[in-house]
Amino acid sequence: MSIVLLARDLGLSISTVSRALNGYDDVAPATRDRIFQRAREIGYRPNPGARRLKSGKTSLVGVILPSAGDGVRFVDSVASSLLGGVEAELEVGGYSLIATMQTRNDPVRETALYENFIKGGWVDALLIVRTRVNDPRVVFARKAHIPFVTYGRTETTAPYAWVDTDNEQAFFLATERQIEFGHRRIALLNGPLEYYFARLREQGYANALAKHGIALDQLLMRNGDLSEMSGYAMCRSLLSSPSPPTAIVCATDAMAVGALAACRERGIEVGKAVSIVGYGNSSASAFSDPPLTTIDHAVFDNGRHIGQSLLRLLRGEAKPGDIHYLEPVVLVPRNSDGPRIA
Amino acid sequence: MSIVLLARDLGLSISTVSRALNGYDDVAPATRDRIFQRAREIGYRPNPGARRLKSGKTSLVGVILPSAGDGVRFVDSVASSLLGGVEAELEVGGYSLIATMQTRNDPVRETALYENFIKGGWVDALLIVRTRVNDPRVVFARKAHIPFVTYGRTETTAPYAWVDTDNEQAFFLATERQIEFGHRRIALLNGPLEYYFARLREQGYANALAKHGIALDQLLMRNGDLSEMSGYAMCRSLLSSPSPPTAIVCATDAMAVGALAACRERGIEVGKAVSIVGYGNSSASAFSDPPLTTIDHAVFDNGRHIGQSLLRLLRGEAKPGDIHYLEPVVLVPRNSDGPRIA
DNA sequence: TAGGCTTCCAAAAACGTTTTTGTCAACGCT
DNA sequence: AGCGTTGACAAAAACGTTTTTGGAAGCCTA
Repeated sequence: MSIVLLARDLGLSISTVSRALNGYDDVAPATRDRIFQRAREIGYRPNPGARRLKSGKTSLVGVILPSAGDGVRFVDSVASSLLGGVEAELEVGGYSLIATMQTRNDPVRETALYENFIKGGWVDALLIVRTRVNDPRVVFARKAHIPFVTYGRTETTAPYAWVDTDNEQAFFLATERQIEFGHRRIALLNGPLEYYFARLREQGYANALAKHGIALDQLLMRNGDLSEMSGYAMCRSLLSSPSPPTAIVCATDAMAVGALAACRERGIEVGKAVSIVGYGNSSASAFSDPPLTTIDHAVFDNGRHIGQSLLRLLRGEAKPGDIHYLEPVVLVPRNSDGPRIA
Repeated sequence: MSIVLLARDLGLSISTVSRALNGYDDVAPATRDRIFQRAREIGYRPNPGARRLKSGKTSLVGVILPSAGDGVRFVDSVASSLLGGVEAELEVGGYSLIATMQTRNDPVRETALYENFIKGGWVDALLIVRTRVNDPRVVFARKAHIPFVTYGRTETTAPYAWVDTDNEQAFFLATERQIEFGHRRIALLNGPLEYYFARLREQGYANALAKHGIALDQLLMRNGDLSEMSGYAMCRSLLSSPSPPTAIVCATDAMAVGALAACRERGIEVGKAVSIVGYGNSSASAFSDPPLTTIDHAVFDNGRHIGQSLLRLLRGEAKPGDIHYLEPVVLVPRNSDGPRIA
């Protein structure tokens, strides 16, 4: 009833008001201004349901957060900054970001959730986070012909839009640094290989070793969830193995903090007897004992790139295959790693 | 076009199909089943826009996450579990939780955001988190006559639905424990007093001191954001004051971790020379050096209570004034605190 | 001055539901 | 036998937009 009230109030037709409000140019500047002013005064805001019903557009981009119940949390770690960045960019394009949670980590429920989200017409575009090596969500989104961008890559030959941080480079850097410190037995505390980022990190790690002629040792490569507890447990196991590593690169700062605790428990001096590096440059990493050498990646910036990409896709300014952005990383040296003691 | 297709396919009228699907009882069980079955086969799902336009209901509960850009993060700390709990309950009631981010911490933009969310008809109910002592959002939501529940309380005489953890009790416990350890100069590293939880924590702290006849010392009560850095800085300042505290209770585990770092820097042995307790029982708290004595509060459970309350409100089963839930807390003792050394 | 272009605005038809109001038969009751 | 009730379904009117179609002035050119 609202736009008709406004139109009546102005002595104009509904269509004129609508077209003015939607920025069409076939309405005289004078009346356009008059309409805008009155709309503001009267507090008119278009009914989203009606607009959506008619136009099929929601002005919403959606993200489904894989969160509670999943050992590998997403929300806790990077979501805040990432989504902040996305939202900041989307906002200028007139879109909003809405998130919903995925309570269970059950594949069939996941598919149902995405199907509902997409087919139900809740959103105009999608952000897919925490991509897996084989990710049913991206094949689904592609099939549904809904614009989407992923945060993280996936294994497919089909074109799709992604932005990612350079996980491979990150772990190449971290590992090579250990090698240059003289370490040869370098362990990798990684996330589940089901996630593509874990693959890439393993790749970077392997590349550094290969470059320096060090053989890969499967016993030094462990996978767990990304938590402190996991880092603690794996480090503990590593330390009590027949030939323990002298250096450890970790998939998250949280794991590294766990590893620190394990070393402490064993009375091993981190930064001397064993060299540890984390990933993420979390706020906690600067305050651990010793402060963590880690990898900084610009999450907020990643979010902004995602937002921009989404906008370009939505406006048809780019094709999915054109959008690839790899964010560089930088190693921040602190005190948890150091030269190998002979 | 979809329900008409379905109706045509079944040789029934649109209204019958609609009523069957919506669970009205004026359709024969046999045809009802037939309709449901065919709907499933055909993959019919009601257009949310149309449904919403007609009925005015969205089946959505909204929450606006105060996140990036704000020094006092919310998403990072508790959101994951809390929202998970909310979502889990809401789901059984046929509602979904959608979240949107508040990018800037600007009061006027905040009001605009909430106004849009509510007046725009995006959601049927609201969850308001991180309540402030004087919170414009709850007065706004009340005025708009939209069902809502807050996580955390606020200062008002008007009835409203809230669930909260017992912040006051938590800090009473933590503080009294220090007193029983023989400490007299106990510092409080608190959050901004603008937030109600900070007030309550201060209250609990003060109550414990009062109970044991210890005078409040304003110099021992500091406020900062909830980060490690903040805890570090405040602890540092405290330690170099003329008469430093022998115990410190912190508003978050992150702050406590920062405080730990400050003590380490000074060569002060935590758990002996100075007694520190955190709050939140974060996953990191068990792996710090020393492991943190902290307060555990059941965030997921809080979320469930919120979800249930929302549902009751939405169904008209309860009035806002009837819904109050205070979650008890429990102190988890570890090694960062201990008896005062003489 | 007639014809054709613009410029500005209006009428009206959707979009896919929900809901109100009926209709029509069958049934039970007095 | 007549009458109200009930049970199962249908017709049609909204809900508030957007968009297509079109029309009336006003202006320019030949």
